[in-house]
Amino acid sequence: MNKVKNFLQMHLDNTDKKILQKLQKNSKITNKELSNGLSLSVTAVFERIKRLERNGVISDYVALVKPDKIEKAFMVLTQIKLVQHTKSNVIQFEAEVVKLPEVLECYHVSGEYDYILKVRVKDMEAYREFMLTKLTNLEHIGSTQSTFIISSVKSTTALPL
Amino acid sequence: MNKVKNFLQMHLDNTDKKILQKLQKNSKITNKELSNGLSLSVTAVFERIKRLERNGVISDYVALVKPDKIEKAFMVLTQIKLVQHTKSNVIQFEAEVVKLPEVLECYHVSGEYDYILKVRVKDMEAYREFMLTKLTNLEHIGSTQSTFIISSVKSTTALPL
DNA sequence: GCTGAAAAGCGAGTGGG
DNA sequence: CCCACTCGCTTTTCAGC
Repeated sequence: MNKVKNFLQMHLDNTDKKILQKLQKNSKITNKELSNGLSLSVTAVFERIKRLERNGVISDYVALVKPDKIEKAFMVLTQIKLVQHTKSNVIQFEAEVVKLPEVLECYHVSGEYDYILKVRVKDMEAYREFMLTKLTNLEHIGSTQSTFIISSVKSTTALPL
Repeated sequence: MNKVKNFLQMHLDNTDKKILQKLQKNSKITNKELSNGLSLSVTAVFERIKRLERNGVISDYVALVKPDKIEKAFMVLTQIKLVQHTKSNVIQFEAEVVKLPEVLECYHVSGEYDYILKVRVKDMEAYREFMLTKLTNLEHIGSTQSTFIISSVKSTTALPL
């Protein structure tokens, strides 16, 4: 699963792209089902998928969990400014934010703020708790600004091909 | 895969949570592997997973693709303001933005702007093209503001349990 | 890189404790 | 809730083109 080669790029033909499109939507599809509709043998599909895994194009197979079913319906985008942008500050901040399970994504960004975090918790009260006990306890944090998600219009893990 | 019941909530015990944690990281794990370390039988694990699927806790099984391997390394968060917030405008905008494959996520948010989009394309030139030919062609769009991702510090689909 | 067929492993159902 | 035993299908391997 984790044998990721770092070829900068591997060639993807149309068949590879079709396979990836399908697997990004449903990884439980069988090689047989894939082979139909591609007019290809099961073995050929199998070998292509293995090659995509070896080359790190496919990085993981995961189950997606519905946030509202496990009391993680409340989502916030939290923007963060560091007090100082020394290399050690940046490294330390990033190392600590990675450890927070409520933080699903963290990006170093352009613009007024330095980082944007995608945070998932149960509700506003839990977010308040997260802010007070975890986020603002991180070193080097200057100011923060929270943008609350009113509704999710679209959310997919499938990249366009 | 899509038989999603809408129980508002189902009870998850610690065993369910451990199963979900594992499956969120690696859905190719076998029921046997899961049963080890949980001191549970394969059948019990199997039945719990099926129940989680039936109740919509697990919504999908997908393959994750590395963006840089397929020339989608460039990521932008695009904030959008609508000119007018009538219901029909909102509905039309949302229906159209959902169709854009470059838009992986779209959220209706609090704050100065109305929407935040997570957009993935090849590079800055492709983003410019996306803006000019697709985004600004959408109806009812007022102003936009782009925040560019300098680096991804963390990115996971696994919700905390 | 593809095919078809054979082998190995897993999912899924059954009967029973 | 668990175990043991099936069957059928899928994955994986292999020889050959």
